[in-house]
Amino acid sequence: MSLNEKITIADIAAHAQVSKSTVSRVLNETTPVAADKREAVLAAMAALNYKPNVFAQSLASGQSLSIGVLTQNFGSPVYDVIMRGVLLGLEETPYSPLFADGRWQPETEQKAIETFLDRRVDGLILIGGYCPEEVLVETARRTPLIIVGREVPGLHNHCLNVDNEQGAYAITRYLIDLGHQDIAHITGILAHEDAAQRLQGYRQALLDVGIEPHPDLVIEGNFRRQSGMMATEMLLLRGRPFSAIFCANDQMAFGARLALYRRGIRVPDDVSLVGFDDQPDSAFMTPPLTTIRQPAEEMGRMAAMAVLQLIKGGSPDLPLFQTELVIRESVSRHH
Amino acid sequence: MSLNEKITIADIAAHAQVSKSTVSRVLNETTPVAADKREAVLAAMAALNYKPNVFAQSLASGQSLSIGVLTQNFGSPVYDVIMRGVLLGLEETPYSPLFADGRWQPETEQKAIETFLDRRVDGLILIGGYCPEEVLVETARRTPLIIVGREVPGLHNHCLNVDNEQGAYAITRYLIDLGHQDIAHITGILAHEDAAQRLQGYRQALLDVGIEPHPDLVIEGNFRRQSGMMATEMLLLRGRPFSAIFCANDQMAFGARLALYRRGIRVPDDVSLVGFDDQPDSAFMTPPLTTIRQPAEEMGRMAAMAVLQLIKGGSPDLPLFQTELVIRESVSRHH
DNA sequence: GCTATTTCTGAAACCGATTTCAGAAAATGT
DNA sequence: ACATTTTCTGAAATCGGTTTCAGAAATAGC
Repeated sequence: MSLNEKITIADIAAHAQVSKSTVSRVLNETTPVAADKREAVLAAMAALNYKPNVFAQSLASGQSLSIGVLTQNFGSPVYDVIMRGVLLGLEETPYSPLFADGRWQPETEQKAIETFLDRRVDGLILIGGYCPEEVLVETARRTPLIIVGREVPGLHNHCLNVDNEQGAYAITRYLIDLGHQDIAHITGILAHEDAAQRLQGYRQALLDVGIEPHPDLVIEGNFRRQSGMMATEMLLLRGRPFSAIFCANDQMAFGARLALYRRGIRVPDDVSLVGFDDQPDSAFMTPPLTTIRQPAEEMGRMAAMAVLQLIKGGSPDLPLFQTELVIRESVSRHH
Repeated sequence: MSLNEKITIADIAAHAQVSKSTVSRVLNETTPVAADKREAVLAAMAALNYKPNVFAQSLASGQSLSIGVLTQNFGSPVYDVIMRGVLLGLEETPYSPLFADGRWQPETEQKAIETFLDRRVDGLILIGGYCPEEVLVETARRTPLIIVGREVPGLHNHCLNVDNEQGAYAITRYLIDLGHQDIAHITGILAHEDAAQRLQGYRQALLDVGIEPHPDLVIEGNFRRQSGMMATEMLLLRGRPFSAIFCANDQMAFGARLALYRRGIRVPDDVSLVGFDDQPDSAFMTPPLTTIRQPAEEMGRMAAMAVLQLIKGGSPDLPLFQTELVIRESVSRHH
């Protein structure tokens, strides 16, 4: 567009016959400016194709107009959707997101947070993660902070969560209502609140109809496909019969699906299979996976709004998001 | 850590009994500094837990130490891996990536590029996209630019690609060698070079063994799961028999898989199915998908290195990346 | 031992904005 | 019509660094 990339506020001031201060004022609308000068400035900016230097702005104003967003894994189905939500939520605001990947390693996470702070982000959104709670509490003291998918004691009003227990309860109940009694559960990493809550929902659903959950039917996975596969094999090995498997996320359901396929066990004819998350490709499993949808994009959006509110000094209220049962074809009535 | 976040270079200077200039010099290693002063400065920085203000640095130096990375879709299996590669490639450098999502919309893309330029990124990595070629050429003139997954005329030495034709040729040939003669192909969006190249590889492989590609067996998809499903249904409707389907990417293969499942057509017993990309979940398709792997992470890494070289004034040479046939279980010998 | 280099160093200008402050101009009150 | 308030405006300081420039100190040359 222009070869000379060096148009500064001084050029505009000169061109419009006003002072730099005035230019700054029409730029930021901090103080009213007489209509004619205002027009002149606007015209000059348009004529010279002026773009303010973000660094000068940030240095002078102390604001960076950026929000740090820390995910745990680029390519994780659910987190990616949350990130997209954040992106969307920030779209019409002056703020831009800065993304980083914590790779589920506390050290990496903390380094990323430090980097964000060094870059003077105005706010921080953390999605999941293992970062120690003290660090989070400390960080929240220094910076507007929203945490998605974790529940940190003492930071309740900073945490945005989905009702995991309710979701797990609902899908377990759905299986029960279709006649299943022996329902296996492959959990996530139980150190994560969400995994623990899903396990709790599963147990409660069983208990509520008078079924005592059997320890042989519960096995801990790590949320990854591979672990779903191995857990299923382990389950089969243990020998305690079951007619359905509830995986704590869809990725593990994919793993379970493969293990069953390898053994020639049909889904849903021989074993019913359900997951949690409703990640984008779950509708394309063979058979399409019945699962629990979490409003991930909506949560990302909300996280963005919330962090902006925190920046403005408000204190957003963060609802517990509700899940939805998505019925597809991986479950059949128990016979 | 510290309540007083305002430690500046002046504080360090005072504490170490030197001038600001000297502090700056030990910080940037631009000019040698006497050992004793150097130590004093380092000690002061450590004692006061000094963090340079990135904005001041960028403003003064004219460098932002950031690289803009434009993907087309957070959550796209292949692009996400490329992004991770970029992240890794930048890891040990002073540069940080800024990510944006073009959503496959030229306007969004261009806006994102403008935003990057406003933020004075030192370099730009574009992954895929529809942005008009003139814009790209212009952008490359202004800023170090690397484009992954597109071949833009006039910007050959800025484009990082995989040998799509070779990959498509190899996997088609693999099918042929197993006795398949009637091989359907669901293409990507043919306006994309990569889709066109994959189609070309498919055709060439057939022609090389004396098979004339039949137009009824080629159908254009759009790289998405849904389109793989619809294309397969269309293929079935057309009535021309085939024993294998080659999808231009794995996502469409998932769609095709579902369409076949719905019709009760077995994979690979009745129809063999192959894809392209080897996205992370392809190993967990039922049956696991035979496909072509592209070294996506490696490409992201290389893109990062290359853009850094461009920034330094070098001109990196960008190899055409080679693909690899990944044999799994979705193909059987034709009988 | 004295000049010619080389190596370090600090003062001051600069990067491109924002913001304070005080004064000028305009609007208001009576 | 004159004092008082309210609105606008520009000069100058500031944000926190980097970089130029010229001089001081140290080293080398002969």
